[in-house]
Amino acid sequence: MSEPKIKNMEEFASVSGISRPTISKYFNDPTSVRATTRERIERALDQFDYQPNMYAINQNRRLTKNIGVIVPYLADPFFAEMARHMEDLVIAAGYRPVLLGSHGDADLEVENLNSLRLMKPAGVLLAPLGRGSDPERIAEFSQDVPTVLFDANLETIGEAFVGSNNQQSINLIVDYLCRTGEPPSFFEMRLPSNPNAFKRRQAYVAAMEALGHEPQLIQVDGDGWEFEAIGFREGSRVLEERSLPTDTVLCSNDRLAIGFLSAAYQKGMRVGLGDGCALRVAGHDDHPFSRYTCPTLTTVSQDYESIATKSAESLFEVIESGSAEKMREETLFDGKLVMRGSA
Amino acid sequence: MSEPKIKNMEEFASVSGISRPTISKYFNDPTSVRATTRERIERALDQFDYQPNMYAINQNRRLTKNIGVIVPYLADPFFAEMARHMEDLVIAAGYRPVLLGSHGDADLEVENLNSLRLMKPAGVLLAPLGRGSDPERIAEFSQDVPTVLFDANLETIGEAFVGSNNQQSINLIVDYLCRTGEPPSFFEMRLPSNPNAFKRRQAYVAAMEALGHEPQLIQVDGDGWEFEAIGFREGSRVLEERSLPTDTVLCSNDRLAIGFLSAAYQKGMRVGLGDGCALRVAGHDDHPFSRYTCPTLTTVSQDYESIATKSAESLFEVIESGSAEKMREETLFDGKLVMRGSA
DNA sequence: ATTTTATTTTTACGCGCGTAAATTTTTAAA
DNA sequence: TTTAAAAATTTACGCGCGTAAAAATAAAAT
Repeated sequence: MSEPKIKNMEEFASVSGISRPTISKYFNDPTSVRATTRERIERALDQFDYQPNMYAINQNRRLTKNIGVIVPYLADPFFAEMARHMEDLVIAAGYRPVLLGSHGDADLEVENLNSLRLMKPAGVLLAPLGRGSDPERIAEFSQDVPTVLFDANLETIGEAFVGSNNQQSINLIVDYLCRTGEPPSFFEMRLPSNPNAFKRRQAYVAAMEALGHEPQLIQVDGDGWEFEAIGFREGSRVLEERSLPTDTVLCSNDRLAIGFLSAAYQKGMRVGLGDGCALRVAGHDDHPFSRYTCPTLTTVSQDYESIATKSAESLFEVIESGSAEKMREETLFDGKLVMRGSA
Repeated sequence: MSEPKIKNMEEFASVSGISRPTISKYFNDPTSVRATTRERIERALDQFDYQPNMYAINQNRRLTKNIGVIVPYLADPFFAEMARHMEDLVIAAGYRPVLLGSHGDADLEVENLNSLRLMKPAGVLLAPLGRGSDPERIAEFSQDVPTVLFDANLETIGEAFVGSNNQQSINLIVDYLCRTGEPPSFFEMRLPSNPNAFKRRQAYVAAMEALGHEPQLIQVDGDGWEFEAIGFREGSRVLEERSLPTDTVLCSNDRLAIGFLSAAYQKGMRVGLGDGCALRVAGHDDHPFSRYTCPTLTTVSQDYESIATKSAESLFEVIESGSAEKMREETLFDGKLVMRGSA
């Protein structure tokens, strides 16, 4: 790491005493050269620090070692954590992650796809916005670039989808809530941006009916990705109106629940499952903040580690098998009940 | 956007009836060609969709139009929001943002810098980890690449620093707390990762002394970036031990306060400034979640919009003026008192 | 030691674009 | 219209690397 600056592979070849094509081979796959030459190269490498020009490398490649990771909303810690996980996996597999957030904006989502395309990525891990996403553009993109969807499914798009088994997880928590108190009503946005919300609604209705209860949907207005604000505002409203059909509320996701809990607190309502509690509130996702709400939030965890791992592995498979493959695979991971203080 | 695929600039030149060098000029600066030719090019452009190969473009450039945005911890919504803002500004200025998170890891921070260097970025907006950062590597990097630091200052490194005026903001909230009740003690980590924390501690001590009160530091153990967890754990501990010197606690940042509030809630302590409240808790930053805590968190806002804007503009200036410039500039923005329920 | 096989070297070309210099064309000014 | 200035075209080279083909060398097998 000293000496004169090496400016290109030619120069590094001469100072290391190895021919340029061999050096080139080495950088594309260190194991593809004889062990003794590999050592010589590596010895030269920490004597002269040289790194190939990434632009020159990629100019003539049909695809690069880049893998795009696109999430709908980076300011949501759930997606931030997911992205973090995926980045690690991508690096471990020898690729370079390129992180992009869509900020809840469909146009930006498409732009992200476009700017990724210019990078000739080996593949993309995409969590689409859901409703609002432009399915045609995404489908188009996924035909050129190996794409694995996660979190939000867009039917038929991409090589695979990995997400949560909303059916199972909602069933789990509805069952739990019914066993331990009044059957829950379901608090959600009327037009959720996320397709999981639809699945959860259906699952809720089915679960309630299976248990012989009447489903009670509380569908509130609200747009965008500021779920806490919506949960707070609309939670405040329904609590003021005393229009809740039961004392138990299952929120479609934790961020709504966080807002709802805040509203309940401000209304002076004691939330929880003990005596003297007026309300039970549950969520879904096991959001990083859900263990610090007041009371702590009972919820169902999404197995985001498994989702991240499976997504990444699916993508690597597709990439390494040369993309033309079998059927589109959908993998759903079960959630786990997280019993905390709120229900 | 139809017809045959154009594969390079040569081909696009011929189908558009313009010479390749002119096309090249156009892409580097559309205003640098005559209006009539610009129109012809643009007409061809939406007839034949062609986008120059970014690798070929950048191969021979000493620097690209890329601007790195590095934050210490993307799963912290504060940094996520900041990054989002900066991305917008970077795009608006005609550059391409490259977002990198260091996940609280100094090695990763250095790696991020290294991988950025390969991209030959025009500049970097860097929020360093703080303590734990490798100042030498960062200094080295900042000598090659125009770098503006934000949030956390590393003295003498980079072309500029933009952050919060902790002196002013802490003064503000200490003053407020003293006016409305008992003087606060200061709850913080013994070895905070963030240099702002040191500034805030000093500012707290100075403010208290100026008001004739004795500063009371509550320095707790804890490492890493899981501030809520630390605030909760150590908050629970001090509340159990009843070792709080006053009924008012100023936390070094909102994330600690969020954990602390959660601890207080679980201990059954009523937090707030009304009668019947056993405790007042305040934070610092106006973290996105602070308006949904129970009670809502009284805090001082960081002017993150101004910080983002000023950081970006400083960087653009340095870049466009050819980097060799005047003195290193430090800009601090004042915070605003955000009076909510907790104090 | 000889043959076979696996690597490396030599040589050479191409990728897509930036860009410089000389020339021609277009536009604006006189 | 003529002249001067601005812009576009033609021509040509270089960037740093991938990579193919043929020749040379080294390692492994006989």
